[in-house]
Amino acid sequence: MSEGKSNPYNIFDPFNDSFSPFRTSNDGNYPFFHNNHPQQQHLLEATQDHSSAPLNSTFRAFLDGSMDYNTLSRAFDMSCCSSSEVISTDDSRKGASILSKNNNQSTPKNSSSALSSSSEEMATVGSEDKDKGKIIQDEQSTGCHEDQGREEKSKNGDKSKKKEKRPRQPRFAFLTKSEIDNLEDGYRWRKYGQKAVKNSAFPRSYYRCTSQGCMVKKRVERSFQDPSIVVTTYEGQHNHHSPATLRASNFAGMLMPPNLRSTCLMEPPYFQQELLAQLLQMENNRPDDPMSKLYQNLDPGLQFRLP
DNA sequence: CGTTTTTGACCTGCGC
DNA sequence: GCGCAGGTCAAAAACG
Repeated sequence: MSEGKSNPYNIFDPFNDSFSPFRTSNDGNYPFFHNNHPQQQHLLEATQDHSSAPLNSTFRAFLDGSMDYNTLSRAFDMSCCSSSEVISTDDSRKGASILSKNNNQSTPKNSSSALSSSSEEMATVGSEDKDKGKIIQDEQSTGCHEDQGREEKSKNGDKSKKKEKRPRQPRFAFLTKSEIDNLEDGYRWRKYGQKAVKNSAFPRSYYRCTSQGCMVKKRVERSFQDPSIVVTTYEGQHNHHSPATLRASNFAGMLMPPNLRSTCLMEPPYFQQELLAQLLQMENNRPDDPMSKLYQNLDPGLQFRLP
């Protein structure tokens, strides 16, 4: 997200039953928190030249198990164009929001993405208050190369060496209401950089997965507009299991409502499935009064309050 | 002592 | 071409 760059997403306004474009920027101005008014948290949906139907069917396939996680990722890339964004609330369990970026490109890719939000993260995030997390599948990823390594890079020498232009991996961003910046997601990360973000009082931190050969990166920043919101952007796909899967599952299992515990005992992607399932349910319920349904469905037991 | 974080410098892409 | 901003590197410091 570079400043001034237009990110012509479409968001669905349940009140007007229409889509409208909006922009996101690194100032943390995300539409769903627009004006900080719950009634103005727009329900985001797959839109534009792609109706929501194909995407939803993709979701369904994913949810009923006939499609695996990576396939889903690819499906997103292709069905939502090369620059798609999927946002779901962590209310996600309740409030569905999917949005896709307007983009003319529709280059098929073999890329996949990492939804590395674990149940542990969900639980941690909710430690303060009812958390609000969102997932954004991001980026104008035009392809996927495993060649993400920059080993060839040398600071001073080899400037003549022309570097292969590396297409960016698809990204997923989680927006989470938390006072903790670096949310536990079950994977181990090494911080490799921090930068001040223009128009934001909060720096952006860059992390890389410490697992050997795993090129997944994540960025963590705080929304300037709503400092209580942490934006965690994942890029790439883990080529290994979460080292903390068991720990995370156990932890989440203690906090999760019974109806979700079984889900939490699964690998994070499957937990994600459960979230998506509820997300999808919400989407199906939308017709009459989407927002009322959205909030009605907010089961207090799903808010991961800590004692 | 190995690992992680900090931080200034460097690289790269993009808009003007 | 220049300047700006995002992203990354890597040495030093901090940490466990």
